Amino acid sequence: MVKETDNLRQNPPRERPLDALDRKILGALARDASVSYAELGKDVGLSAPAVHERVKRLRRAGAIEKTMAQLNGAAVGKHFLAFVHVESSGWGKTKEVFELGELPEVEEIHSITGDSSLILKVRVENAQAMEGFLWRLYHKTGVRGTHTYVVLNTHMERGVQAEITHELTEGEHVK
Amino acid sequence: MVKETDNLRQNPPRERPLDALDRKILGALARDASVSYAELGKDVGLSAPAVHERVKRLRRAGAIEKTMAQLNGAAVGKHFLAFVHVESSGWGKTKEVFELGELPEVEEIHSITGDSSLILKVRVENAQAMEGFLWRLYHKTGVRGTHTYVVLNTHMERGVQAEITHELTEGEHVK
DNA sequence: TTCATTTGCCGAATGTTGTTCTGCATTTTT
DNA sequence: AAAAATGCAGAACAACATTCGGCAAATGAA
Repeated sequence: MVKETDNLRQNPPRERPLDALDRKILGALARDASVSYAELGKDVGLSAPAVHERVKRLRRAGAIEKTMAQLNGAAVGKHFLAFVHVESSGWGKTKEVFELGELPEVEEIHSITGDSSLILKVRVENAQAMEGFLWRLYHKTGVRGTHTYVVLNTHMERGVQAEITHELTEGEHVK
Repeated sequence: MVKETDNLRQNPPRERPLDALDRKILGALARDASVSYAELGKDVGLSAPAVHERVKRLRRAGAIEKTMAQLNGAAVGKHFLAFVHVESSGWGKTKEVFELGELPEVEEIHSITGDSSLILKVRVENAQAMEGFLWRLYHKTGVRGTHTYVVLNTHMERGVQAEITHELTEGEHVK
């Protein structure tokens, strides 16, 4: 008789450390996720189903978070980009600032040097909208001060790349 | 007889200012580009071919730059994120810094407040790799100084959103 | 070592989806 | 008012994703 557990794994699948093929696939998909599995397979030297299975695994493992359309800020009417450094007082007070993350204008929120300092990436229509945003920001409790760096020109903007420059960790620069 | 110009437009297609349906489509694709045109059509109230045509137009217009896979930094071995402010001297000297954009660790390069100050978004394996990167950066001519903000925790990170908060420009905060 | 299990892959078959085409109604232009 | 262009829906087609079965290599246990 067939036991109910026959189809279950004894051990959870151990995470594999991303071989060269995985990285090639990730790199290609990070550049353009609209390629077919057949084309992708020819690039890395695999069949379409094989690539498909690897992509599914990379998805499950979280290496691929999602596939999204990259929009042009100006084309959607957002001509004003800035990085806002926020200096907040006390712990746990930054939670209020996080509420601003509900605004579609806020694209990134990072904690830096402790829990009381933040970097925000904000893209708005124009300078007036930026002022409106900063007004909202100032009125959050715990915000002691901000510093806004207005972007005049974006020379490059892309997502996480799969490739790694190993020379950076080789430390050949140490005398 | 059919003239050769019969299939050519007299006037180039005038750019349309993104109606509500376009913005809905862009918003959906920015969140998840793997939806089918049929589903997308049900959301916005159009047929699949109609949505397809709009997406093609949005692509041609540049509103959709590309569709890409969003990778997880830690999953690809990059556990260290930082924003590097670069103070460079003179004009045109920043061109050397742009060469660092060839490194897959550099994700963004923005000019701020003039041509002599930059913000870099850099994601590397670890602190040692960060040191290696900064070493390279320092040896570019024109780099007078840098300030690195190490990210301890990323609370949000997403691409350009299609939605716009019109309250920000209404100026109701002006007394 | 030897056997059993798992893993990763391929080729073929299937189903879903993207894409094109035709026609129609509406809008815009001349 | 006539003519051209636009945007959309339904149907037909082509391409692709996805599943399946089988095989060989790698892995783990005895």
